[in-house]
Amino acid sequence: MRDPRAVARALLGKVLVRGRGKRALMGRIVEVEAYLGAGDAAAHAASGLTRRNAVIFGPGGHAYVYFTYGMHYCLNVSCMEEGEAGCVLIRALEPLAGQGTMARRRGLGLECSSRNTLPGRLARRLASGPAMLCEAFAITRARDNGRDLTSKESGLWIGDDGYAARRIVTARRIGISKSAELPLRYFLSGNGFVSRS
DNA sequence: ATATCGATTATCT
DNA sequence: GATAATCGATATG
Repeated sequence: MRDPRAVARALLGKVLVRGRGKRALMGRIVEVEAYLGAGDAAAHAASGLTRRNAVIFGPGGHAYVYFTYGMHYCLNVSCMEEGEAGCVLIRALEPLAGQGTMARRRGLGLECSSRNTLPGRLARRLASGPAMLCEAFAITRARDNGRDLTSKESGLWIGDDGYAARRIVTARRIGISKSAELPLRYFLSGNGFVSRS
């Protein structure tokens, strides 16, 4: 798997896992965006290799975490072989385990009970956005950039629990102005945890 | 429901 | 010096 568009589709339905055992945080990937190399002006790799985007030019399966708007982190998965650029932005997760921890990190600790299953309207505020999910999973550039997401031994990895994605919707990417017409956003049809339908 | 706006700083030109 | 793959709040219909 190399082309970010193929990797994006393959990632839908997989599970992002932080930590191990009973306290592990888990969330199903329900929305992603592909960022290509040459020809995709919206991609961070568009203007060549820099210290910030170096992971995108490295081997696939690694975390590219960037900081933006002075306060937010976003998580991407590198796709290509060494030397080529391409990645997939993880935009939204459906919380599966560790909702209490996620709520606390998101500043929603006082708004929910000690129950593990949150009411729907609060659950949607845990990880239905690229910066929200990083906050919920405590993902930062200092701690996670370059991490191997394919290893179960890694503190942050992506697993497969057998879930099969049904219908995948293709749309234009959110929050960009350059190359905005490209249909590189993908999400699970009908899933309530997508950042926006 | 949709629109606009401010926060806040690493990174790049 | 300008920008930014966002979010949450506020205003308006």
